[in-house]
Amino acid sequence: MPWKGEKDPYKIWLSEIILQQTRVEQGLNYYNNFVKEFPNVHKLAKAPETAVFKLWEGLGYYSRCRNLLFTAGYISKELKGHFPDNYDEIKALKGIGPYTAAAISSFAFNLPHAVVDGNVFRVLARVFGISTAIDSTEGKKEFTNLAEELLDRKQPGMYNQAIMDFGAVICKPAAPLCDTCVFKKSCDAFLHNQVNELPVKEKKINVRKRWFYYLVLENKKETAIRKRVEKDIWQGLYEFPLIEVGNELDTKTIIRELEKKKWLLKNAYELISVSPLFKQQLSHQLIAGQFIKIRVKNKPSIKNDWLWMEKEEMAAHAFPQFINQYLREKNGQQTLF
DNA sequence: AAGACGGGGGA
DNA sequence: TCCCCAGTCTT
Repeated sequence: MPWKGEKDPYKIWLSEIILQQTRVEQGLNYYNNFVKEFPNVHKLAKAPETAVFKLWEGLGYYSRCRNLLFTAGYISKELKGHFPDNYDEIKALKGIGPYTAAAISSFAFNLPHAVVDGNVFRVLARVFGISTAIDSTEGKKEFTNLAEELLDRKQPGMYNQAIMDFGAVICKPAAPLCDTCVFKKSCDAFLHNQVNELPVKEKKINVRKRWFYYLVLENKKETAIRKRVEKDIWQGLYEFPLIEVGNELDTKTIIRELEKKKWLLKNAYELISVSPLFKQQLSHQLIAGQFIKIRVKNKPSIKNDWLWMEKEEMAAHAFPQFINQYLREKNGQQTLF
């Protein structure tokens, strides 16, 4: 991995933000693209927000991108490009919690702070046979204390790297390699046949179902899009004008709704196509919806937050994967891009 | 303390 | 489907 042995705190920071709740294989390309485009914090701080989001597009958890931009500006301007070199100041940066602060502290500055990520929770829970829930306040405290105790204070960076690699490669969530594991004779979970029961999590997520009906409105060569600014999924990304409802509706009903909102004027539009039903499963939401493509001779006069632009400009904006599915699908048939 | 926040991959 | 991933922020 390109960030192994890296000493530049900027690049370490970048890699750690990208890897939050993200597999190495998924984040690797994004990291390389970011380093190429923004080799230092000043370049990142100066970049237009739209361009940075476009580079982040598809990676998920877009608040990471927002915070990345904010912190880049802070370091570039307030700190004159000098990355903080102690745990407390690093942890105070937006987007950096206990894990990332420990990672940067130990990797970049060789400071003795133990990382506690998903790998560490799993390794410690199994090796020490700890059944305290890892998503409880008590569990976080217990595992963090143990991790700090175990830390090799002479080479904290090496130690942190090692335990995370061990968790990712050997002590995997499913089908761990216990047969060849060096802890085979001492691992509490292995000795008590508890490997598949640990670690313990107590909270379960319930999935919300949402229906998104998108209006793909075309006027001459332009299409209307808007920025999602609401405190909701995909904040900061772009989308088509949206009607969200709590259950599945037919196209007629949706179009009636569009007319009621004055987004369409009766008898002054042409229905081009209705997409098949698209679905996207997120961790905590199931999004289903359709794209209704309509052409108008005149843009609606009703006041709204729409931006009209041609395909080329649209392509420079970041969209949710739910919408990209549709855009890509169209590519084969009607070439939207 | 509990929820919210993406998307992809593996079982 | 469900679970997990080099977690953090908000309520």
